[in-house]
Amino acid sequence: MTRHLHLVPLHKNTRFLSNFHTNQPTIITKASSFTTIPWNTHLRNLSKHGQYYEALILYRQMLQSKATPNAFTFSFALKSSISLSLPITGTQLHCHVIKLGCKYEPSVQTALISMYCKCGLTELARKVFDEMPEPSLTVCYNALISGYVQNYDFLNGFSLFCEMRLRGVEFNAVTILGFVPGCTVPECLWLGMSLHCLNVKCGLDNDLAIANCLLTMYVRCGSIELARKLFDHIPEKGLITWNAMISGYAQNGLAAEVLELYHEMESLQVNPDAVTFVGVLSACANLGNQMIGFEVEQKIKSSGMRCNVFLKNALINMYARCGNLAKARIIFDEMPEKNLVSWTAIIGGYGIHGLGNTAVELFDKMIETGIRPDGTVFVSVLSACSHAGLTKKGLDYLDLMKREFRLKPRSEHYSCVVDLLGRVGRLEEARKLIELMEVEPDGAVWGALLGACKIHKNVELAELAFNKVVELEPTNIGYYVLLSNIYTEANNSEGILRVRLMMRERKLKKDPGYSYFECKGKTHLFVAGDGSHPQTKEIYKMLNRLEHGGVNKNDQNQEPRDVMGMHSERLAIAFALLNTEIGTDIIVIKNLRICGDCHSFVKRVSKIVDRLFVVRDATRFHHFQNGTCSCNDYW
DNA sequence: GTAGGGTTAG
Repeated sequence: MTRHLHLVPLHKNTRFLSNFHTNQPTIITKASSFTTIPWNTHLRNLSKHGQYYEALILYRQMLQSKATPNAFTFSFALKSSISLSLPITGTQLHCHVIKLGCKYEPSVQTALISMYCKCGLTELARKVFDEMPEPSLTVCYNALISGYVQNYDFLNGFSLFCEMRLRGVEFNAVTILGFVPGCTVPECLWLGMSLHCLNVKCGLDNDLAIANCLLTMYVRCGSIELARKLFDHIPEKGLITWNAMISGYAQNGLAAEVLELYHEMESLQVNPDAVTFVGVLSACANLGNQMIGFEVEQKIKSSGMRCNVFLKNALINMYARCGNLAKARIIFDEMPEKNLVSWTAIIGGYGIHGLGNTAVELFDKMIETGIRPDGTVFVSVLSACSHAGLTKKGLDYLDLMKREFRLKPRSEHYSCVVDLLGRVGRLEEARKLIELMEVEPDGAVWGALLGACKIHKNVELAELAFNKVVELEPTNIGYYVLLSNIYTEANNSEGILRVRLMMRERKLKKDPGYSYFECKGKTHLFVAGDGSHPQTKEIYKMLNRLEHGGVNKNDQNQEPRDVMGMHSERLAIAFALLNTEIGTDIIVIKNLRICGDCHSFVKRVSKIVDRLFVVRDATRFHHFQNGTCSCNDYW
């Protein structure tokens, strides 16, 4: 793309003509070419209709004629250079402004401030602002405040806002809109909340744009309840309001809430757009709800909506996470233009299914295609390596990431590598790697080491990892359970007691592990020992039959046993067997890690009934078929 | 006939 457009310098009108080649729109008649107004009118029309490039060409033509640009001309021309992000053109325009004596025109100054801010040159913007004889106009403050905020200079934005208030300059809705997006880190939320109050006090709370903006602020700060409270108080919600809330829920992992809101939106006949669907698909991916995901895909197709790259990526992610890798791959292959996110989604998809080799191949292909990887795609490929046991490859990638792409590995990358080393028993190396990390290890890093200690039964190192991990994540029950299981295997009853005591002291209760299975568009949820499902009796009978060796064994009348202690994944599996046709795959989702006992159980069942079972747990997919599991290095 | 603003993917 052209980064700038040479404008004709005022002193030498012909110099740049030769190196500029575009079809020039010539609508200007000779009679009008000497006066400014017709040029300005045309310029305004072009700029209004988004024909920015054409507007700048027209401006250049204007300079070649004898018409003199004025403040209006510059306002339009600057707007075009802002929209096209052409800093050099903007700077040239600034020179023209000075030469033609328009530099004290407020509209021109405001446009200049905005232009410099859009190009990331806030210091130059500030200079224009300071040169103003009396910078008391609200619009100028607005332009510079939003400019600072957009350039992540929150402090200067804040102090300018204070200055504005101190000087008694009136602020308006646009001021708030420009400033609020700066309050998107939890530390600044208090300021955002006071803006919210100020907003209400000044009667600006009917402005939907501000409400949307505040809503996004709460979402980004992780205050999802406050966001919802605000959402419920907005009397006339716009599509953007719905989208902001839906993607807010999606980003915070609240998938059930996303679907609920989406259905509410449908019932109110609010027409969703691509942004809505991206949020909904992300929720389907999190829930493993392929049915709704498929419905959304059909809806997109039937609505004639242009399926943009964001939507395609969301579809790939949804199908991959729901276990339908073939469908995800078809969408990926059919995409004419794949971006980094598309590659990340498909690589991650293969990774979580244990197909590390394919993931690695795709990653290499991506690099060949010339797409520069970022930290996130490295997380996908490193985790694929660890799930597939590609230890050397994974270590090579960590190196590649640092040396070739100059990317600083984050804690997430190290947790993959610790997992990678830990799984193959290189525990000592994993521990040393943690010590040498350039960033502070987080809970996931120590957690990965703890998990590896479980596989390789290293109690001593497990205790070290556990002490670190509970310091960082004292309420994550999973780690207590993991250590307790390690002690169980080591017959260390004293250790088990210690863990239990610790949990009691900290008032931690074991999170009920639940599993669910999607059947005929309905999701059936099971909690361990749950007896509330309408088919409970049949489920337990089925489990009894499976436990006793054969699905064909005719022991229908036997009463269910051990009802209370039944694991949720077993209940879901039995339910699935009762309610699906022979030959279909069974995909069950478990919120925590599948337990070792159930792992062996599903293996056995897969042999008995000759079906493919896919159990997705918190960390990976486990494919069970004919008595074996393709992710069986855990147990 | 002028200037300033908000929502989307892993």
